[in-house]
Amino acid sequence: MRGHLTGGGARGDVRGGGVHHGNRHGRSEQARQAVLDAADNLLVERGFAGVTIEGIAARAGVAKQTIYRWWPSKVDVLMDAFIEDMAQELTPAEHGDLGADLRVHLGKLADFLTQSDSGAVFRALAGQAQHDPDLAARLRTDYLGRQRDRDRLPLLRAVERGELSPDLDVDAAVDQLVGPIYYRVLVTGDPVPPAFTDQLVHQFLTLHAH
Amino acid sequence: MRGHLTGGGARGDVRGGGVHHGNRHGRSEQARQAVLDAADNLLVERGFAGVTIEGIAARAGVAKQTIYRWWPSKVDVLMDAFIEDMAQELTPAEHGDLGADLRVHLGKLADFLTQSDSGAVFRALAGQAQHDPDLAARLRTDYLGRQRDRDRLPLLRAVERGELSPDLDVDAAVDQLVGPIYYRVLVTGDPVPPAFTDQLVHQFLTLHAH
Amino acid sequence: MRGHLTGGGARGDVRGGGVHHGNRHGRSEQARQAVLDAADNLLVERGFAGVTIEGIAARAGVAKQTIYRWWPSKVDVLMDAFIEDMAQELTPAEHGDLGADLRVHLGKLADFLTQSDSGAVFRALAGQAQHDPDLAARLRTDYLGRQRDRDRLPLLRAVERGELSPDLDVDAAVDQLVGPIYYRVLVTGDPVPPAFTDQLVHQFLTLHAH
Amino acid sequence: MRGHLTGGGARGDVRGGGVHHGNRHGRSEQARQAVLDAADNLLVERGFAGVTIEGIAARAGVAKQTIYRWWPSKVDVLMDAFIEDMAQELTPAEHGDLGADLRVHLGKLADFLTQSDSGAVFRALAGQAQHDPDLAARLRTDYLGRQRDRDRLPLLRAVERGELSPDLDVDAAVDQLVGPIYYRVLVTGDPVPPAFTDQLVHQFLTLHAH
DNA sequence: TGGTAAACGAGACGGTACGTCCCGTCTTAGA
DNA sequence: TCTAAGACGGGACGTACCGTCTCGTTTACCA
Repeated sequence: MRGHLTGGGARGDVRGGGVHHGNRHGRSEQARQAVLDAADNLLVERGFAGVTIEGIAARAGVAKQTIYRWWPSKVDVLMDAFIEDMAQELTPAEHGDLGADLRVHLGKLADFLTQSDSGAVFRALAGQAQHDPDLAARLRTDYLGRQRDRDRLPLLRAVERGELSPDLDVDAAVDQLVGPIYYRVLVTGDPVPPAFTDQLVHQFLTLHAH
Repeated sequence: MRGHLTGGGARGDVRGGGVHHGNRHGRSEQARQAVLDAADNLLVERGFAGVTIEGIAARAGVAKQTIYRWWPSKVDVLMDAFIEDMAQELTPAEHGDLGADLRVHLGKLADFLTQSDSGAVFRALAGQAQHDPDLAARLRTDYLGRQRDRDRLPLLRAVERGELSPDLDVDAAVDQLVGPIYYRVLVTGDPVPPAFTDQLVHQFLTLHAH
Repeated sequence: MRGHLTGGGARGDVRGGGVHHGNRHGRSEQARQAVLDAADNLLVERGFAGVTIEGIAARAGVAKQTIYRWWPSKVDVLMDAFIEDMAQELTPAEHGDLGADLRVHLGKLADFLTQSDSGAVFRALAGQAQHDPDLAARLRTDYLGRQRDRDRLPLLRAVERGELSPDLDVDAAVDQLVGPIYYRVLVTGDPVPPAFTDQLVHQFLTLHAH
Repeated sequence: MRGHLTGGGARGDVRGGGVHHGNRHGRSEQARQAVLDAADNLLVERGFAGVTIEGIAARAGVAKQTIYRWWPSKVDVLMDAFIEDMAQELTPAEHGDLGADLRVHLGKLADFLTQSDSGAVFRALAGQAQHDPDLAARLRTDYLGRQRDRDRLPLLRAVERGELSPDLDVDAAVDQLVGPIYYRVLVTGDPVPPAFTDQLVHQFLTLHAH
């Protein structure tokens, strides 16, 4: 799944096979993909400052104007690349057991943030968002909000199963579970091993599980 | 008021009183201060991207070379301005009671991060650090390390007083106490009211206090 | 008469009234006219550099491709507009008297070059022709050659009437009569009043008339 | 020595030998010369449209900003290059005989306009001046006015010697002598051989010499 | 009378050059 | 010896047009 920006495949569709080059009835999917790939690669290879519109255009074999036509700035390109890359949705699996659910989910989250290319893009975007309120808003809408929904899922299911009290402040619980992970990733730069996430889960269960 | 960080006149001294413009006897304190003020103001007024060496120089009435002579880059200027401004050291007071110590300290930390000008500078630097490993390292050395030391203080004192077990993993405890705060500040952008920090403390005490 | 590019009304004809939009049997006269008008207006309003294919297309309500389909470049559009506008052919009248013929003809030529809109287009084209040999060649073929033929007419008639010697170098004579006029128009920018052209005629007659 | 445009060697001077790179007390003569040379060469090699600020900068090994700092546009660069190149001032020699003076002078003028590199630059500038009133004005001030003064010199000397009447309209005479030459150069594109200029002189003498 | 082919509007595309901003380096004259 | 001033080579910015290329529609002719 990709391209909520494409305006719904309707526009970007290539009807009869055969690559098209863009016209009034739709943009070039080929160019779009080349731009996102180039941006991604540049970020990984050269860091955030190494991502420039000119560099993306050159590497993607695309005209600068084509980038400006569809994205307001380089962070928007990276944002799209990020959304695009987040194929694996980090949706928590269900094991019928809160402890297992949380341990697996937080471990995956930590890996995503610290090990994956997408995680690198996220860290760059989160950094930029500190001095770019618009990006901050969009990041929250397009990623963090959805991610938080996924983070809450194991807890809600446990409430339904009766493992957790219906009175639990779910939002606060999420803050306490994932907060320390993001803190290590964005602030201290310490690694986030399973031991760390498992301990978070352990203490959470100690406090809240029957 | 500023400049407890000047290194104790040693560097910036002006011997005979009277403003000087820099000479064989040392750098101009006047120029140094003007640069830091200008950087600070520009950050507040125009955001991180609005802070440029040329802009600082123009506003400070200083030559670019003077900036390059003393600071390697604009983030170093901001770093100095940040350290300079951090007058209140966020050193936790001692009330002889862990709960009180933690509640007051986390509340102050939250206020610092979300309300103060220095906090704004910190957020900008933390953002930049996501794509600037040198800055990240320096930020950890010059601020975060010291801040973490201060964050541990209440816990260490409680251990000494016997309020906490000597087996406590202090680092993990700090992560769980301040992590959610930084998470809100840097990631979700949610406010961090006393209710939030107080709850963090409450749950920590539930888990660890005798 | 207009439009050697139209290939003779044969192609462009719209038989039964009613606007058409072009089809396999002919181009749209409407579009052609809109393009020439737009080019003309843009030249007068914004100067040569202000005439762009995109600008013409936008103002004419025509697609760029329609322009490129029929004209190789913007100077060709202007060339057509120029030819189109040159309704009055500057054909010298015959008064049976060389002096009168020349005075009237040179006066008209001067007025055309300095006062008329067509003259402005000509000056622009002549300017461009200095760095565009193709345009220069075409300007000579389509305008200057014909104009020179007209310029020679009074002299040839005077030779026939016996007012001028059959040995006269007619080309050199034309150079000397119109050269100073174009010199003022294109080089010095001085006005070209009747007194100036009359003096040219007077001196020419002094030298060559019996 | 060159460069009346340098603002008088005062600014551009390099005092103690040793190339300098420009500073508050003067611009870089080295850069200035490289720009003018590059512009000149590009014009000759690739024509007027082939002269671009980027091209000049690249060939001269100079930053675009350095060009924009000192010249408003590419035609100003070419103008300077033209003035610079016009080392040979086309000042008419004095033979004590009007016929000889004029024949030699007009022959040199024709050669300059049709054969020399500077002549090519002049034609390009004259062309551009047709759609650039500012350039037209500057061309008249900095070149044509001075050239006309030189063109008048043989006539004024002949008046003093008594070869021509003091009542002669010198300006009109110049128009008639050089007008046909510029006409051929800028309008018809015909060559301007000595036979042509000699005939101009012959007819002028027939009319005006005692 | 319906198929079809040319011309049309629209506009996306890969490009080039524009003129501007800021970078970090350098050279100077004055205090 | 430090400063203010500012010219320099460089790189990226965002914009304007270039000339080419589909698209889907309109329209007149001919089968």
